Amino acid sequence: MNLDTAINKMKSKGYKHTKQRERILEIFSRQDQYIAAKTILKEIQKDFPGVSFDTVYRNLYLLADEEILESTDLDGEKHFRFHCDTHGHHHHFICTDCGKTKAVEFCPMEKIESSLSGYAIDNHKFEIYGKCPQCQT
Amino acid sequence: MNLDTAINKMKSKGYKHTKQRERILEIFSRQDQYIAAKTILKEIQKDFPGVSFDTVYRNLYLLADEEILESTDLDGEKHFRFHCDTHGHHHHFICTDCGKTKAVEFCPMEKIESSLSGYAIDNHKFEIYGKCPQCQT
DNA sequence: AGATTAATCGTAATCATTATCATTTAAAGA
DNA sequence: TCTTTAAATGATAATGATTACGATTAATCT
Repeated sequence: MNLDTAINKMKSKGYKHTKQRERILEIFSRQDQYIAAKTILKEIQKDFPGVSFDTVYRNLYLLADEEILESTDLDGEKHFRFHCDTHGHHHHFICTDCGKTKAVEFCPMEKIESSLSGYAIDNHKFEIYGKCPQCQT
Repeated sequence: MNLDTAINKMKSKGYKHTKQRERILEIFSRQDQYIAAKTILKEIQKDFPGVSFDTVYRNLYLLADEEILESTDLDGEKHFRFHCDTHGHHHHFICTDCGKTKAVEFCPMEKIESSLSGYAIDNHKFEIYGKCPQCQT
């Protein structure tokens, strides 16, 4: 997923193209990491001083619904990142210092499904936390 | 882990035995599920109408630090459950209807460590969400 | 350009959580 | 048992993230 793809996807879905929304997407397109909603808000405010909380949060959730972003809870705050669809289903290592992520291709679900017969599995979360090579002392 | 074990552990650590703290532990000892902090607060208030938020939250975090409870973020809220130490390291299926959990013995970490050489892994989260047999229509 | 409708703004409200500090109480020793 | 003392609690306020909403603006269509 890149910026143009994301913009086109929104357009094809009938959403309007706004400066604020483009700026949000632009921020994510430059970063391979999860970013807190409030961080995005602060960033957008540099370009659009009067931007509303509502605009930012509404867009983040909309973009996540449209699978342009993906989200996770970190430290009780919603974080978002560009959806990576270049490879298949995967998980992430997340650096607790800089926030950068590394894709982990292995998914444990197939290993455990047999132990959950009778349970209806809707989704799952597998994340690894630590320090990336650059953030180790 | 059971109620008496938990109480003794707190005592041996030098913490005082209070009615409020015992009540918190008692609630958890009856439930094999994650419970939201605010749910605990409401429950405690039935017995101790004037109980402070602080008391509840402080105790939950203290008990989690002492590994008497374990915690996770669900829907942006902290949830806690009795720490299960009858078996080794494991993960949980969590029913999104009733909140009950089922232990999943498989841990994916050993499968992926080789793909994260150079990364310092601190911890990880693996949770499966869905409906338990009792909560399916 | 005008109409339509989504999107935004401005602001307030909500909700969970954290902080502060005076007071109370449990537990250890005299 | 009485005293001490440090931990724990209560009452309340503050914070921080998120959500809500009516009025206004702006993007797209004809």
